[in-house]
Amino acid sequence: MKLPAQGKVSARFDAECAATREILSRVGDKWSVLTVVLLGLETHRFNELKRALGGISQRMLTATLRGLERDGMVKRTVFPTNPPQVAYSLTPLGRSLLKPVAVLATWAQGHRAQVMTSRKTYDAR
Amino acid sequence: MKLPAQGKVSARFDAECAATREILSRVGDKWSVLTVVLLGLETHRFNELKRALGGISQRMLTATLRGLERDGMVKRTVFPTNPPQVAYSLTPLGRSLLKPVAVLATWAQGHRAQVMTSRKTYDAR
DNA sequence: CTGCATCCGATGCGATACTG
DNA sequence: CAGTATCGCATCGGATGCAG
Repeated sequence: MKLPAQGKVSARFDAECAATREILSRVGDKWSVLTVVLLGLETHRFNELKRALGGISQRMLTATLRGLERDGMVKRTVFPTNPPQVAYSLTPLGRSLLKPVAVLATWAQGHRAQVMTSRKTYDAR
Repeated sequence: MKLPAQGKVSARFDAECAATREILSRVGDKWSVLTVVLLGLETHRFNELKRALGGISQRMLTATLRGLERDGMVKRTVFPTNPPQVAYSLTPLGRSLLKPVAVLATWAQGHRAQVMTSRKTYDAR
């Protein structure tokens, strides 16, 4: 493929990249994917997630869930009991993300060692 | 699935997540994936990439390429000509990442509209 | 229990200027 | 051409304290 001498590759290519990059940054943050995977296993309440995620702060769990809810990946259900209960579950959209993520996860686990070795080699100079 | 009352889900699960999260943050930054895709099409020189990426700063292109090189995804070849020429290409490891990324890209393009709609709805309150 | 508000350090990223 | 150095702003993300 020959790249144009000036400017971006193409408007079409750019549009695809914009979409992809948007998803990647949603999914590339520290907790979103892990949260989605946990909710893919089962519906969970706020503090259940907090414990399961092992190390997330309340602040970030709230932010992560809000972000996923905003993007239509997660459904938030409030039970007006006392004390209040809130259940988080995946929407169909959220569930549909599970497979692409699994593909990447498989790649990650299969090539983790190779990446680590490469880093060690690179850093040893 | 029943989560343990305390602590993380399991050591096994955690290890998988660590690997996956590592890849996701490598791939979740603003330019890495786009760079890999471009290099997947063809070997490129520094300023070729800069133009093709349309908007990246020198600083970030350097950092991105260094990061990918460190992880063994990209190979950097210097030709000691005058002026100097540097060619960047994908390693086999880098090429192997192309497919998982394509899966995610396909998902992104297929669900972009749905995510946008959800955001609009969510924000309208 | 489920949050929100605040503070603060660490990091991401662009702009600009300079170098072999 | 292919970088490096420095700046400054924005965002990420943890810690802590307060509230319905």
